[in-house]
Amino acid sequence: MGRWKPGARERLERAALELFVEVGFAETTVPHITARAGLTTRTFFRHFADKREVLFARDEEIPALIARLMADAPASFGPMLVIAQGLETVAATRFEGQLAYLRTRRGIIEADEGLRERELRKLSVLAEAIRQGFRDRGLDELSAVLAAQLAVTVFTVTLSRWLDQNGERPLSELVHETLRALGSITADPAEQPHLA
Amino acid sequence: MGRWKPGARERLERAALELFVEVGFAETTVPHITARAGLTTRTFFRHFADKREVLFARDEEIPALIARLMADAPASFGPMLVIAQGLETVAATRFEGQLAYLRTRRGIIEADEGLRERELRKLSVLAEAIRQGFRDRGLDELSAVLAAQLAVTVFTVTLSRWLDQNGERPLSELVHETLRALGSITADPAEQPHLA
DNA sequence: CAAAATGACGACACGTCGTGTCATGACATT
DNA sequence: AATGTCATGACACGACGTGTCGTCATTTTG
Repeated sequence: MGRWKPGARERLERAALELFVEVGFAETTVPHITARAGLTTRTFFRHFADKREVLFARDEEIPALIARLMADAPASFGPMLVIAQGLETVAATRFEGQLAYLRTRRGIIEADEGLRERELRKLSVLAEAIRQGFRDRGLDELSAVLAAQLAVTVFTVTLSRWLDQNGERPLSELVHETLRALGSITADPAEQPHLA
Repeated sequence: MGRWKPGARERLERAALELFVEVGFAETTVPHITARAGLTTRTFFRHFADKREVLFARDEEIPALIARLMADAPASFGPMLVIAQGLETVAATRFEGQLAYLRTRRGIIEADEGLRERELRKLSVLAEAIRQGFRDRGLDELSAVLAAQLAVTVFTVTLSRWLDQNGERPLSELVHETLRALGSITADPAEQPHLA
C-alpha cells in the first residue's frame, strides 16, 4: 500500500463535521480535526483554505451548474421564468434527499458569525454567476444584477422555509409560493400615492 | 490634562484608513496601526472587535435609523413605497457629501475577500432590521423577508451605480431607475408560457 | 476634603490561525 | 534504472485576538 492512507480530504471533512456537532465550530481547532483524521495541521490547509471552508467545499461547482442551466433555457423565457425553472432543477438534483445533512449544516452555520459571513460570500459568488448568465441572455447590466439578486433571494428564502418545515411540503410548491408573494409585493406601486 | 491624548478611537480609525490605502488591507497589521496612532495593540481591540470592523463602525446605527423611518411611514404605504421613500431619506442624510469617502472605502473592501464577507454580513443585519420593520407594519413573514431583501438589493445596486458614476446623477433619480427596472423584471410572468 | 469607585490605557502572556519552506517517499513516466 | 511529480510530514514564524493585571486620572460619594 501507499505511504499514506487514501481519502485524506474526506477524512478531514468527516472529522471536522463530527467535531463541529460535538463541541461546536468555534471550540473546534484545526489541530483537533487533524488529530482525529490522522494527519497534520499543515495538510488541513492544503485541502481547505480555512476552517470554515469545510462546510462549503461541496457547493464549489454550483455556479458552473447554474451557468449551464441558464444557457440551456429557451431564449423565449423571461427572467422570472428562468429563475423558477432553474431553481426547481437545482432543488431536485441537489437538495431533495439531503434534508438531514442540510439541517445539520444550517444549525452549525447559524450558530457562528464567521460562518454566516462565509455563507453570504458564497451566495454573492452565486449571484455573480447568475448575473453573467442573464447578461449572456441579453439583459442589460442593471436588469441582470437585479434579476440575479432576486434569484438568490428566492433561492435562500425557499430553501429556508423548506428546512423549517422539515421537508414536508415539496420544494416546487414552495418555490411558486415564494414567487407569488414576490409578485404581490412588487405589484405595489412605488410612486407617490395620488391621494396624498 | 489627562494621562493620554483624547480621541483614541478617532486616531485609530484615521491611521487604519490611511494604511489601508497606502499599503493595502491585508498588509496592514494592527501593531502598525497602533504605532501610527500612538497606542498599543490591546487598545485597538478595545475599540474595534477586529481589524475589519474599522471600516464598518460608522454604520452601526443605521439599522436603528431604518427602524424609526419605517415606523414613521404612513400606514397606507405599501412595501415598495416604503422602500423608495426610506431609501431616499437614508441617501440624503448619510450618502450625499460622502462621495469621496465612500469611493475610497469601496475600493478597499472590493480588494479583499474578508472585507467583502464582513460587508455582506452587515447588509444581512440591515435586512433583518427591515424585515422586522415590515412585520411591525403588518406584513406576513414571507412577504416581510422578501420585501426586506428587495430593499437591501435596491439599496446596494443604487449606491453602487451612484459611486460608479462619481455622483454625477442625483441619488433619487437612480433610486427610481432601479425600481423601474425591478418592476419590469417582476412583471414578467413566472408561470409556464401557454404557447409551450 | 478625602476615600472609593470608575474607566481608559499599558504591559505581558498565550493559544490559534494561516503560510512559507524544505525534506521525504510513493507512484508514474521514460 | 533514472527522473519527475505529488501528497504529506516537520518545523518555524508572524499575525490575530483574548485574558489578566497594574496604573493613573477622573468622577462619585460620604
